[in-house]
Amino acid sequence: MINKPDRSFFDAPTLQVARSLLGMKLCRRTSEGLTAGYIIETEGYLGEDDKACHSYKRRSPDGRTNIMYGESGYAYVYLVYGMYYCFNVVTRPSGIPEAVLVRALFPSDGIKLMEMRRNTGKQKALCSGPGKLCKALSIDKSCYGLDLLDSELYIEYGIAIPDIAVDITPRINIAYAGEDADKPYRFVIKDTGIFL
DNA sequence: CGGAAGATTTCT
DNA sequence: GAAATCTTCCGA
Repeated sequence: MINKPDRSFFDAPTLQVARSLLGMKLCRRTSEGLTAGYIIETEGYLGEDDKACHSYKRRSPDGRTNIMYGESGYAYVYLVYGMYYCFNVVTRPSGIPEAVLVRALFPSDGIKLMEMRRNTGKQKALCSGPGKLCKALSIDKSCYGLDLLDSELYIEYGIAIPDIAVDITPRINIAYAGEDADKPYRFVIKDTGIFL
């Protein structure tokens, strides 16, 4: 509890939150047990002016993006390509539809459970993608709108990541977004063996 | 109301 | 390199 960030942490500018999330722990508790991992890759999605963002130029805050228009610190989960879920953290105060996509984790807790859900024994492959980590942590549509400050899906402080260990690059698989596809909104921890 | 496209993964 | 697979969104 004490080691969880409060809502003001998520109210901050989206790219700042994306950077800060690196090294923090994403935790998921279910009847099967606890699964968690350190966040090693994130991407920022900057609302109505970002062509890659689901809330780009959307007039009415209806449908799946609804949660992004509300308070920060909530989970935005959606189905992509008809078969995989993606997990996002809503940022900024009410009225600003921005979010951070969590793209990869370094597994830390409940690894056995993750292996069963993912049907693989290779730790490196357990959470190395948006769809993979959702399956490993049992995140699906029922997690849409959960409060990350008060639910079975939450974020707590992990380890500090120095700037020298962070790479900033354009986002992945959003070529359709025109010039916004080149914006450096992706943050990833370099593979320096920091977790080994 | 129909069609198209998608913040991916996995296998060949 | 291509298929799998279905919700959401936009145009008509």
